[in-house]
Amino acid sequence: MDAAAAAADRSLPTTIQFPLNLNCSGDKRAVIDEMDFFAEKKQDDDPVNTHVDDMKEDSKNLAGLELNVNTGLNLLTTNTSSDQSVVLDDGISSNMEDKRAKSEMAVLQAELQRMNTENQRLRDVLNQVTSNYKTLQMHLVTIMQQDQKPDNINGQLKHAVIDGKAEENKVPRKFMDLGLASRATDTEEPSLSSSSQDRSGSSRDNVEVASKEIVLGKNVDSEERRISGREDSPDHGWGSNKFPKFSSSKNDDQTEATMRKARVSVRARSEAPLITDGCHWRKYGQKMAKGNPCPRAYYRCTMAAGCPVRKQVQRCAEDRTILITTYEGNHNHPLPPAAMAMASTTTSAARMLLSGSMSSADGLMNSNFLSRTLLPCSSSMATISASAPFPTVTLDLTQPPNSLQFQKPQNHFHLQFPNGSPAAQLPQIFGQTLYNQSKFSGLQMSQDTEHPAQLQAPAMHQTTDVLDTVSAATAAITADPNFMAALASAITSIIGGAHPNNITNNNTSLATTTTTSTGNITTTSNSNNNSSNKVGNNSNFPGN
DNA sequence: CGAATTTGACCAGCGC
DNA sequence: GCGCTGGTCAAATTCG
Ligand SMILES: [Zn+2]
Repeated sequence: MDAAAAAADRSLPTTIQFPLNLNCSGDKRAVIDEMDFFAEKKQDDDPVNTHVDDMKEDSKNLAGLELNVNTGLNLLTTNTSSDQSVVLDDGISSNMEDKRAKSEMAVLQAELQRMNTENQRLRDVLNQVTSNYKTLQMHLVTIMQQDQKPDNINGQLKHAVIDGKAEENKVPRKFMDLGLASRATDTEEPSLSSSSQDRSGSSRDNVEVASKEIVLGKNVDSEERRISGREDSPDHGWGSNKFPKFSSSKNDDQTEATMRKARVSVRARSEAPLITDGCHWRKYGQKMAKGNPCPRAYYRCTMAAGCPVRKQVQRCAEDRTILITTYEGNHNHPLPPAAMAMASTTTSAARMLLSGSMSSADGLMNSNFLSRTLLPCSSSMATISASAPFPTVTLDLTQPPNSLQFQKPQNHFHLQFPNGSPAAQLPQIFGQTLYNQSKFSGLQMSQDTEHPAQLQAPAMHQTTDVLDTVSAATAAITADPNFMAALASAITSIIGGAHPNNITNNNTSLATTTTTSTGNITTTSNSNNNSSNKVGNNSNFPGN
């Protein structure tokens, strides 16, 4: 299966699969299978332009939609009238009927024209709004650049891509923070890592694959080790970003608490028991979860001494090929590029949750905003649930085997990512589609776990961060077969980006991310609270 | 021998 | 208050 899957991945854009080895035989527990999301990455083209185009296209689509609606009404009217006329036809002069029909026709036509005019007008308005938005966005970017990192802001770092290696060396790891300012950085990360990864290790990926690992970040291991060595000394630069909470009081605490509850789960189809996301994890527990035959494993980040980040790994009860990884918290230490994608994803998701789960009106606004924003797309890849215990964002990277095509329908959008390395094919597709919402098919927000409302969120209307994120995601996806992590991050970033205000730089926020290999993003409430105190399985891996 | 994993015990939150 | 469940701790065990 592995070989076949891998082959399929490379050649067919339809399905995304991770190169995995199903054979775990002979391995002792020491060997952990991992999924590599970022084995290889490439850079893509200018996200800005793409974005603009998308926006335009979007507006067009919207206009078209409205037009269609109106047309439908007209037609309906017409049909009705015609039917009547037909009925009346019997025994009455045809002339009168003709006249009447003509008059009706004229009326209808006039109506239609009026509708068209209206549509045109609406379109214009939309265009105007769009342009305004763009302007504001640019403005924001400019401001951000000035304020913080003059070097690279838009998240469209072509240069960075070009000399990804050098960049990496210069800025090997960045500190994760939720702040707006950092967002640009976050976005960049994926692309950087991807680029660097390309050069250093396509071949290596294969090796890893052979070794049954799925890795989110390619050179993760080596880098991690290096980093961990350094990180042990907390005195690094990240101190400044760190723990803003100390300075303040209630608000921060609340935020922190909220963030802690927030989880980001990533569902990925994978035989591998683990997803390598660039971080070092130590297993500290395993339990049987109620309602799921597969044990749940608990890991904590060991890249830095006091890193609060935890993750749970569990296989889906229904489909054991789906690996659900749930992340909580933010890293309080610098991360290697390889780890940035996932980290940013979870962080963004946490942010999103935070903003969305706010009990206040703010939360509602956010929800509405998101729903409105995401409108164009309708599928349910991203689900947000702010339900009670833990607001959770689920990124469902699992996709139904069939539906891996891009459907651009206005109402439904299923986005599937080619799993292989069809980077060549992707550029165009993603370049445009991505921005068009097609990428982030749907965002579901709900306060109820069971009945999540479905919202669609177009990435475009958010803010700069969104754009950056999207561009980064585009780049990563376009370039890489392992774009999932990037995708997830992008999505979450977008979602989370909606309400930067709520986000603090606290490291403490928790995000749960589940990644599936397929490519859908789903946010679900934490409904799976099943567990038994005793570990039921002998198996080392939580899903087996 | 150090590090990582295993796994039973322990604790906290929640519903009844 | 009690039991259930999720989550964490930490001693024991295993691995390299
Ligand atoms: Zn960490």
